[in-house]
Amino acid sequence: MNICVASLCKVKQLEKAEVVIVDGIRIGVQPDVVTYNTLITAYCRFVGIDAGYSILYRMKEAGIYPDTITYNSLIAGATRYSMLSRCFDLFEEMLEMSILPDIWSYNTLMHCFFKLRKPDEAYRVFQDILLKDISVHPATFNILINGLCMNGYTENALMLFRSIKRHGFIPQLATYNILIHGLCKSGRGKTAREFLNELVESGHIPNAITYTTVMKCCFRCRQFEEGVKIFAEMRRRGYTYDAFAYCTVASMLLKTGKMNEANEYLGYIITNGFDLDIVSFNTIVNLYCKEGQLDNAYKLLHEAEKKGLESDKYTHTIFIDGLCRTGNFKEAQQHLDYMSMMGFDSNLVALNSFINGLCKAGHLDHALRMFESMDVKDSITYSTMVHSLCNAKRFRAASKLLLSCIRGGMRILKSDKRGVIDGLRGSGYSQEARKVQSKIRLAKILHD
DNA sequence: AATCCTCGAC
Repeated sequence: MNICVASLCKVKQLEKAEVVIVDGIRIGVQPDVVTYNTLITAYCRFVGIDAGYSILYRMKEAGIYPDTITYNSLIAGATRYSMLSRCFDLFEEMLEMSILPDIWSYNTLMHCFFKLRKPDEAYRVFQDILLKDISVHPATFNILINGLCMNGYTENALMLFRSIKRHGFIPQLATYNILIHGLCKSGRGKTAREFLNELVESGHIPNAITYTTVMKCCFRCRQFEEGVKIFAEMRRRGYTYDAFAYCTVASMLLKTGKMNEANEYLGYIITNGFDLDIVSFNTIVNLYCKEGQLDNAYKLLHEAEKKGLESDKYTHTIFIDGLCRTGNFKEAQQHLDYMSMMGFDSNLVALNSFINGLCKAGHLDHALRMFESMDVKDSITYSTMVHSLCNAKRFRAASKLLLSCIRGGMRILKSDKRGVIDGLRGSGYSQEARKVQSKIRLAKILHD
């Protein structure tokens, strides 16, 4: 029965799994702790954390005691939905019931901290693991390296990798993939390549994830031919069994304005009959939005929703960008409101898109109001605003923003700096131009 | 446990 339930749960057939359990009970086979643990994992994953809890009550009612794996499944569920306090509660509950947390309980908790951008706390969990003398699993290092990279501590991740290797740890393929991904993301393509060589030299065979990661790295560094070559090799080796690699190529084509080619790749995705996830849908929706076909974009969104997929912050950002490009600010605002209501972790990119759309349509003051209301801004926010103000010959306002951008330690394009200085000088504010220039120099010295 | 998706300008 357990094997049957497990395989049904794996493919999301929860109702059928329940039928199997009922049938089992009818012929006298009672579900045990393994059955319930399998169910909890699946319900947390496919339905929600509360559905997982309700299975916990069901098992308690049936007189089955939860074990470490029961709690690990629930902790993993809480991590999936970024519910840190739930993770803690479950940990406490475990200890109260004298169920000992194992390395996986700690791994998951660490993962949760990293996910919520609390690397210090995550590292404390790791130290706790060492202190408690629990034997470490290779996944512990993978989670650590990944978490450090994703939180901007690539250098520390590298040091950790080297140090554990010196201590005899043999990196897995996944460890290399994680490190290569982190290095690419922080713009260190060269070091990433060195690790790709090391991966092969140490006897690992690169998998689809390695290829996709390296391909994206090529695109990032504008080595388009090299990237497309990797894609061709993936096809040759049969590594294009899902839509992931196609999405990487299609997005690059979209970003570089090659609409027809992007269309071609997305056509493959559709005709190949891949089981599309929300990311693939977002990629296609983005193409429609960029082409101004908002109707088709919405049609696709509904299709995704019919499949039970939930739109994420990327989906709404793509729509906001597309709507602003067609001048439909009202509907774009509705998406923005929805994003805040849903409490997505950040809508910075969406706001940048909105501001850009307003500027392009000539609504500079509306854009400025939105700019002022933002509590988090990045270099793109400043770039967009400074550039647009210069275009409108509002150089003094542009210089004010440029200075606060520099004060915030953010980089801005050389051409934008030039635009402000030349503009100020050309409209008779040479003293202010000099002031801006010296501030830029000062910032450069401080930065280096 | 890890890969795929969003914004400015050049």
